[in-house]
Amino acid sequence: MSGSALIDVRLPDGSSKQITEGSNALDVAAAIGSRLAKAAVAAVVNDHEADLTAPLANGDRVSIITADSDAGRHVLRHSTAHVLAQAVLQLFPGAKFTIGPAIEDGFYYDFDLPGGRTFTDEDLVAISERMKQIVDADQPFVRSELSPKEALHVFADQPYKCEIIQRVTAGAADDGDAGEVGGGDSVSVYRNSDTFVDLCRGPHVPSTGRLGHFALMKVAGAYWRGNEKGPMLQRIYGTAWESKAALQEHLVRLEEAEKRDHRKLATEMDLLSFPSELGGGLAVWHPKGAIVRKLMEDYSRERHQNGGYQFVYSPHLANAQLFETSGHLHFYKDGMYPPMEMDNGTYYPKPMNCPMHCLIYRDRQRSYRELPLRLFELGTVYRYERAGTLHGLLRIRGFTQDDSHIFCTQEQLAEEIASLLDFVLSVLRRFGFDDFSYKLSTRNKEKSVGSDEIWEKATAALRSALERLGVQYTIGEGDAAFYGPKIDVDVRDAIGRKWQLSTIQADFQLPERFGLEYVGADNQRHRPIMLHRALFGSIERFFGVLLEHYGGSFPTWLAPVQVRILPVTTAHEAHAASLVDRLAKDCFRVDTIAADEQLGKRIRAAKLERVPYVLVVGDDDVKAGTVGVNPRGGEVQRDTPFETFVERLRVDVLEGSGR
RNA sequence: GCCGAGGUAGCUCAGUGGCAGAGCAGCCGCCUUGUAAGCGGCAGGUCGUGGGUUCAAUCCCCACCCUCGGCUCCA
Repeated sequence: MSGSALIDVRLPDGSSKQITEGSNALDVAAAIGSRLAKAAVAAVVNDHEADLTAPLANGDRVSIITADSDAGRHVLRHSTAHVLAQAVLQLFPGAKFTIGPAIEDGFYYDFDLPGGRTFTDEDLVAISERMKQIVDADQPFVRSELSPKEALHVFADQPYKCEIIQRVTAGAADDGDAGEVGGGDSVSVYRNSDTFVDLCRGPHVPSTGRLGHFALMKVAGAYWRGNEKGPMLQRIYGTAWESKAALQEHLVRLEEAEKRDHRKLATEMDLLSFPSELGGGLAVWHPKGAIVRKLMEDYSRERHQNGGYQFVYSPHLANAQLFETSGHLHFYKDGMYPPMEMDNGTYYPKPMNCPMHCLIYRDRQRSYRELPLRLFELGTVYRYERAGTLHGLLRIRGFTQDDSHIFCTQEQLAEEIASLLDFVLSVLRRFGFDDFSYKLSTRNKEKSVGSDEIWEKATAALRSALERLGVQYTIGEGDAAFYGPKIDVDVRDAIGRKWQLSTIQADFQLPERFGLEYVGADNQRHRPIMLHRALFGSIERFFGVLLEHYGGSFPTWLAPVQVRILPVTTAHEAHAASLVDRLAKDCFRVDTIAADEQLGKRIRAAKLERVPYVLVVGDDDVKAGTVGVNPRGGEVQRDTPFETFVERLRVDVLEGSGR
């Protein structure tokens, strides 16, 4: 019998394992250990992910994917998405299902419900219950390969599935489709009961009993194939984990993130607001928010001054002609505020500062000796973001860019980009970010202008700057702006979330459009290259990111109130006031609260406001010239000499701001 | 812009086709306080805006504005 023949498979540690022919990866896992078999969700066979139940061949290289790895969770989530679809199809007769991939931290599945019905929160509860039943039934996931014809028959009443099958077999599949079915001449499907079958490339867990630590999170609309002219589907988002504890931790992380929500903190801390009378996406800054913003801006100005930038200002409005020249009206008219008709022409609020900076450059003849010429402006721009996209400070209609435009020669380009990157990272580090990632965005043929040669040159310059820095980067194929390629810098915040902040963009177009020139050493006229560079990006957005990063606890150099002095009783108020004066003279931000309430209550209020230092002064302190120091996140120290505290404060502020 | 959920006091949130509710914050007293909520009182609302249905609308219907979760978009 061939079944009793032995074959060898190779394991990741280089060793071999002898198994009987016809065995699968699950058997291998079991032979290694029962714990591994229990944690296994799929396998990698000869560098390809495969089901645990797929038979192995002699000489196969096998490694086991366990549920607690990224790849394993991906499988769990994808399998859970299938169970979600199964439950929905059972509970909503006539529902059409579309695609349901695993995503970061979870999965989703998109449905088209009969009669335009939508899911309610109660539906989610019922669906979740049904999913648990499917998990309890421990249904096996059984893979099979079908010919396109067979597949079309199986999914005859599922038009979206048929569309996917047809696209895949016509070779027109995009990545999403291939993820569903694999691709090639046959399509793969997984059946996990008599009544439920779905297109899928796999792999899947061996049976639904391996799932169960999931939660359905929310329901949302989503366009079929992401096309806003296509049908609007109903999407259910869920999350799934390898254990109850891991699921719980994830939910706690979400709560943590919610506590840090900048909109919530901005209200609680009285930093800024979005009065509805102002209109959507427009903010007003309250004193406590404004002081932090001012400190950020002051710091930015100081760094730019030292970094060889020249400061400029430009108006908020410009004649339409300017944006015709720059190309903004052609490429971004829909994203601009509507025009104002005035007696001598049409005016638009500016969506960017670069056209103005080009005018400054062009105002007189420039010499190569002036280059690189670095212009810098905190320039407020207005963009007509669509109503549904507004999001606190992170997506806003009026905002201020820390915008700089650098004009340089082609020879200077690579060097300038490299030093720009250094500059950007050095400033970001000062705000507590030290985990960066980089993306190089390349040309989108349909949405761009300029010759291939110029694009290639600019892209190469950006790439060489990244390589000089010696960092990893990803490529954003077709993500560039219309005028040139760019490098985006993402940061990871204190709780591991990624934010896109800085951008460096090469631009050969605007110099062309504005006819910018310089006179070279050869006494000939040449065209400069322009670099766009936003560091914070938008001050508003950066402020929002910082607020979430610090969870509202700004470092002392940025804190709206750095020191609060609390007299124990009314008898100590005058003393407290004298300490306030003393610190205010040294430009520290300090206040005091009279002893109308009990000390504990006033301390609590200061803590909720996240004041870095609370000083308590009572009889002992008045006599001895000391203070009780209650630092944010630290231990109380009674009887600290006041001057000792001042020195500590000074060091804290200076170190924070790097001055 | 599209799908869904919302908008009640400064904040967080109850509530009802028939005089609008709480806690915190605020103000006024009392307490004189040593490291995260002392006690009492007062005040505070065109129930997002505008229409409609009704004897009566904060509640039901319509439109608009704004917010939230997504989708799409993001120079």
